[in-house]
Amino acid sequence: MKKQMTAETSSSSPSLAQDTNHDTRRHELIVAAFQLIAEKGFEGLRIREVAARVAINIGTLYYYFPTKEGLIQGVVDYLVQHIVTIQAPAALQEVKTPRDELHQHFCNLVYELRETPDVFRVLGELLLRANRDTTISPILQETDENWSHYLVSLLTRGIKDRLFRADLDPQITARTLMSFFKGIPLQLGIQTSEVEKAVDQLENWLLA
Amino acid sequence: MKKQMTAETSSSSPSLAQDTNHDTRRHELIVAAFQLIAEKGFEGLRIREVAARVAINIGTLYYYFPTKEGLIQGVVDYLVQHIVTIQAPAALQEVKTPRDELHQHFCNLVYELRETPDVFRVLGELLLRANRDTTISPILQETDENWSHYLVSLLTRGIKDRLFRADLDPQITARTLMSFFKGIPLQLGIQTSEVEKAVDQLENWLLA
Amino acid sequence: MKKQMTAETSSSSPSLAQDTNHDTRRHELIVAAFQLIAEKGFEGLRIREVAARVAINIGTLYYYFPTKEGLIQGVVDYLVQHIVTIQAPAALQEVKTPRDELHQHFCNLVYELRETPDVFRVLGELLLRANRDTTISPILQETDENWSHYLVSLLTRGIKDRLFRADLDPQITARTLMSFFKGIPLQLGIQTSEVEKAVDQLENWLLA
Amino acid sequence: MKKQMTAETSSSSPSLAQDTNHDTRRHELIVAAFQLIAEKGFEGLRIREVAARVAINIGTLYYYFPTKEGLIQGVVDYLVQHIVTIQAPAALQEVKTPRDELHQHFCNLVYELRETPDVFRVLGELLLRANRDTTISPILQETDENWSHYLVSLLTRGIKDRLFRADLDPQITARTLMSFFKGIPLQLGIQTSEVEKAVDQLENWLLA
DNA sequence: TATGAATGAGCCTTCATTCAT
DNA sequence: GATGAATGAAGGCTCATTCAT
Repeated sequence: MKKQMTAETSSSSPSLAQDTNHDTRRHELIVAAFQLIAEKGFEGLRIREVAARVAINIGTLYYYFPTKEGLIQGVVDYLVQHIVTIQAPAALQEVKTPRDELHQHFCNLVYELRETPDVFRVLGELLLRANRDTTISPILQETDENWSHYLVSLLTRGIKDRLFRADLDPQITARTLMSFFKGIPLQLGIQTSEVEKAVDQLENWLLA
Repeated sequence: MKKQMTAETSSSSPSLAQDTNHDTRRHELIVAAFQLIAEKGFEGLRIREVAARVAINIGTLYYYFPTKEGLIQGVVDYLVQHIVTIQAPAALQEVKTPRDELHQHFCNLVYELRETPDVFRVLGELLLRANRDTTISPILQETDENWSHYLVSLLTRGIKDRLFRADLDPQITARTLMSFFKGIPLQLGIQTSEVEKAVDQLENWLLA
Repeated sequence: MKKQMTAETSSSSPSLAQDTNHDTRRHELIVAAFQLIAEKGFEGLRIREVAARVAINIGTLYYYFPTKEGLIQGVVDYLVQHIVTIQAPAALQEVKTPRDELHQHFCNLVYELRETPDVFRVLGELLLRANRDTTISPILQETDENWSHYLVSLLTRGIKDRLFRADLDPQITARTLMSFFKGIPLQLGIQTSEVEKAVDQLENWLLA
Repeated sequence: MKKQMTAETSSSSPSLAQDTNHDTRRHELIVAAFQLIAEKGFEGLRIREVAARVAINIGTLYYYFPTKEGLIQGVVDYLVQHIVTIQAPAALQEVKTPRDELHQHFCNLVYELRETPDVFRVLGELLLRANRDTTISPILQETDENWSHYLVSLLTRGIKDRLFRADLDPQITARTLMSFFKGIPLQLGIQTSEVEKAVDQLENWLLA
C-alpha cells in the first residue's frame, strides 16, 4: 500500500513524501542488485557491494531488505514488471489486425532485447533457477502463462481472420515462439540484425 | 613420482592401469560435480561435497583438479562432449535426404532433452555464464559454430534439393532453430509431448 | 520543550500528569525487558524487541533509557523492589513470636516462588552476573545483607526465647537458609509441594 | 569411540596417536570456552576468542566443532563430567557408615566449591538456562536425578541404622541439601569458612 | 517526545586452498 | 596418492546507538 504514488501527489503530507523516499531507496537498491547480478551472476551478488554502490551502510540496506532473499525477490519483481510492460503494450491500439499486433509485439521484444539485454540474460538465469527455487518459480510461471495466453488469443484471432496459416496450432505455436525468444540470450555471438531477420522470417512462416 | 600401487592393479602395463584409474577418478569427480551443479546451480557447487560424494578426501581431490576452476572446466568439457555426440550422429547414415537427416537430428535432440534434461539446463547456465567468463566462452562458441555449420549445410542442401522452402535463409534459419532448442529448458511447465508437437510444426514450416 | 499533549491527558497539573506518563512508560519498558529476560535470558535481551513490545519507536525508548545498561539497571531495581517487599512483610504484625514470624516469612517466599518463579530465575542470573558486573553487584549485595540481618535478628530473638535450638549460630543459619532458598530456582523438575515439605522440615530442624 | 585412550597406549599406530591429538585439541578448546564463559558469561562467549586463546585459526576451530552450539555442548559435557566425578567418590571406600560417607561427600563438595568455584557458577548459569534450552535440559536433569538417588539411598541407610533422625524424609531431605549446595554460588560475599560451618551445622541437624 | 533512517563494529559461519605426514 | 589439520579471506546478518526532523 506504500506504492502507486505519482510525483505530482507530493503535497504537504510528510508521511507520503517519506514513503516516496523509502520506495526510491528500495528501488535504487534493487537496480544496483540487478546490475550486479547482470555483471557477475547470482553467485556474484554481494550484499556489501550493493550497499556500496548505493553508498549506504550495510545495516541500512538490511533496514530496507531484512534478508538477501528479500532483495533478490525485489529484483525478480522488478524484472517481471519490466517484461510485463513489454508484453502487453498493444492494448492501447486495438484497432490493429492480429498480424500487425503480433508484429508490433515482436518489434517490442526485439527492441528490448537490444536495449536491455541484461534484463533478458538475468531472466534466463532466473528461469533456470526456478527449477530449484520454489520462491521465484510461481511468479515466473504466472508471467509465462500470461504471455502464452496473450499469444494464443492473438494467433487464434489471426487464424480466424485467415491472416495466419490455417494449420497453426495456437497453443503449440505460442510455445514455439516463446522458446525462440527465450533462447536468444543464449546465443553467444549473435548480432541484433540477425535476430531481426530471424524474427521476420519466423513471422513469415506464420502467414497464410 | 609414481609409487606404491596397490597390489591388485599391478598388471603388465602398470602405468596404463594407473592412468585408467586416474582417469576413472577424474571422471567420477566430474560427474559428481555436474550432478551437484544440476541440483544446486553453479553457486551451489562445493568442492567439499564433490569430494564427499566420491568418498575421497578434499586434499586428494586437489591432486586431480588443482583448482575449482579446473573442475568446472572438466564439467564443461564433459557437457560439450555430450552434446557434440548428439549433434552429429547422422554422419553414420549419409544416405538419407537432408529432410530426413534434419528430422533425425531433431529427434535426437528431443530424445536427449527428455532423457537428460539436467545436461541442457546446466548448459543453459553455462551459456549465460559465458558472457562474463572468458574461460568457457571460446569452447562453447566453437561448439555453437559447429552446430550452426552443420545446420546450414543441411538446410542449404535441402533447399537445393527443393525439399525446403526456397525463400529460406540457411544462416538465419539455423540461428532460429538453435535459439528455439536453447529456449526449451527455459520453459517452466512444459511437457515433452508439447515439445514434440512444436518440433513437428517447425519442421513443417521449413518444407517447400 | 514539552509540547503537544494529547487532549485527554490535560488535567489541572499537566507536568504531574506528564511525569506520571513518563514513569508509566518507563515502567512498561522495564516490565517488557524483564519478561524478555525471563523468556530468553540476558543474552536474549534486545532493545528493539523491548520497544516493539511496548509499541514505541527505538529512538523513543532511548529517550527513556539512554543506554541498554540503564534499562537493565531498571530491571534490577524492579526485581530488588519486588523481593524487598516480600522479605519484610511481618513488620505489620509485630505481635507474633519469632517462630511464627519466620514461618510467615517462609510462607511468603514459597508463595512468591510459586506465583512469580520468573522473578527468582532472573534474580538467580543476576546473582551469578554480579561476579563480573560491578554495576549490579552492590545493590544485590546490600539487599542480601538486609535479608541476612533480618534473619539473624529473628533467629537471635527466637533462640533467646528458647523457641529455636540453643546451639544455632544465627549468622550461619541465616546463610544456610538464604542459600537454600536461592538454590530452589536451580532445581530442574521440582514441584511446589516438595518445596513446601522441604521448608516445613527445615523449620522443624531449627526448633528447640 | 575415539576416546578412552590412556597415554601409555601411544604405540606405533599413527591413527591412534592422531586420535589423541584430536581429542587433546578438542579438550583445549572446551576448556578455553569454559574459562571464557566463567569470565564473561554465556553472553560473552566469542568463538573468535576461544580460537585465539588456543592460538588456532577460527576455521580450524570449526573443524573441531562445526557450530558454536556444539562447542557449548562440549562445555556442558565437560562440566557434568566434572561434578559427576565429585559426587560419587565414596564408592571406593564402602566400609564407612552412611554418616561418614555423607560427611565425606559434603567435604568433597566444599573442597570443589572452593577450588573450582567457576565450575559451579557456570553450572548455575546452565541450570537457569535449562529452563529455555532443551538441549542441555535433559543431561542436567539426569545428573540431578543421579545425585538425588545417591543422597536418598545414603539417607535411607543412615535412618535405618539410627544414625540420622527417624523423622527424616529422605526424598525431601535430599532436595533440601541439593538446593542448599546449588545456592552457595549465588551467595555474593560469602567466605569458605562460613560455608564449612554451615555444612557442619546442617550435618548436625540430620543426626538422630 | 516521537519517528524513520542511518551507522559501525562485530559476530557466526563458509569455503577454496595449502601443507605436513 | 591419500589424509587430517590448518588457514585467511570473505560473506550474511545483528545490534546498540545516533541523528535529523
